[in-house]
Amino acid sequence: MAQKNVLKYIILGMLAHRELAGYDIKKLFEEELGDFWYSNHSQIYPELRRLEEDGFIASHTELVGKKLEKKFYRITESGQQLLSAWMEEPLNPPVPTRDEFTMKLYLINSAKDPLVPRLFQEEICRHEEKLQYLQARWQLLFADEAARQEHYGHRCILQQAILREKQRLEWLRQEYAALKQ
Amino acid sequence: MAQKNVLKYIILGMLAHRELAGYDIKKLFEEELGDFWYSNHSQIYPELRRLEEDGFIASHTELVGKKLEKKFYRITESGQQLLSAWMEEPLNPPVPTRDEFTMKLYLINSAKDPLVPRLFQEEICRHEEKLQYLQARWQLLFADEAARQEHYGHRCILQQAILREKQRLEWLRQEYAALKQ
DNA sequence: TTTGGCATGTAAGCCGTTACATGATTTA
DNA sequence: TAAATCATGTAACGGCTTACATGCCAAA
Repeated sequence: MAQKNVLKYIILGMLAHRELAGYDIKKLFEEELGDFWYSNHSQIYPELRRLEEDGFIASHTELVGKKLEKKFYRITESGQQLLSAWMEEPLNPPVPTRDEFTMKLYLINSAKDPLVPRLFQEEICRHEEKLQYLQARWQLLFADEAARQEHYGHRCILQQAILREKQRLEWLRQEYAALKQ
Repeated sequence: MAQKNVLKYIILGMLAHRELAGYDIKKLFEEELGDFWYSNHSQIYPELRRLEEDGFIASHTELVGKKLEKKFYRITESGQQLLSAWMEEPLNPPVPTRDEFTMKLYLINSAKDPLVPRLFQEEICRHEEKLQYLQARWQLLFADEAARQEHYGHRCILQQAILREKQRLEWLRQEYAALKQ
């Protein structure tokens, strides 16, 4: 297996927190999880169907407006058990980052290669944007004290992502500056 | 496409530096690139065959011992052009890290969940091991001044990996310590 | 002489992306 | 009323992993 169907457990974990429709799950990936995990709706909907067939989740439909149906899923008892079992399993070995910037850099043998400054500029730019987005999310979600208590895991990984981006930007800028000497 | 066949260009980039057999490429992934990119030999050998069919690389066989044949590949002129074109292309959007630790953490809503300390311990342990390995590699490869001039990209990404591990360990230990209050 | 590493290949199957497909609702 | 978003599905395909398969070489 390419990665042991982690998506299945992520969906279960999301539904353990609250009822969600497929579209909501997709939005969670886009808005607050994209750095770490992402799935297209074409992967989410079939997975939801399988989970329901296997009895790990259950659904009911609600009307949005007059005709549009939205299918909400909740986790069942057996789904909860499956999720717990996975949460308690030891972590699988980490997967490679498959980061294109790093790979291109690796293939350059000299600091004088004219590709280097462009590569760094591009990467710096991308990480500046990402850092800004993450910091805006932090302001939005965890600015006030109360919110910091709830959603422990979400707060944790957002903070970690911000630190990671800052450290990476620092290193990138340092290395970029060193090119000119 | 899942990721636009980056492997193809990584192989070309490796061969642009020096002649290599499939087995050598596999070893490079295992020994000095595993954090960032990895491919099994079952993916490498067919890719080499395709690249040769398309004229981007050429091969010759050498004998190891008396019977065992080793097939060395070098990059051709047209392969060099293909590689250069890819190196100059803008970077593709970053792919999610798909890190299991982060996902499990995200799904935990309270710092008091008994899973949290175990999860952190496990992750700390893994990153300690990785940091040690990376630092040993640095000593081995770039300890003396001369080596630091060559293989610019390789030195860069190894340094970055070490910094990344240090930062992550620092954050993990901090968060782990905060659990006890 | 046996074990582990060197060396190369193929096949099956899952994960994830892109594209195809449809229609309702909200907002500018 | 047009465009963007909401909402749900299926199909085709490529990348990657796991397993199958074979045989040679060096070192303990």
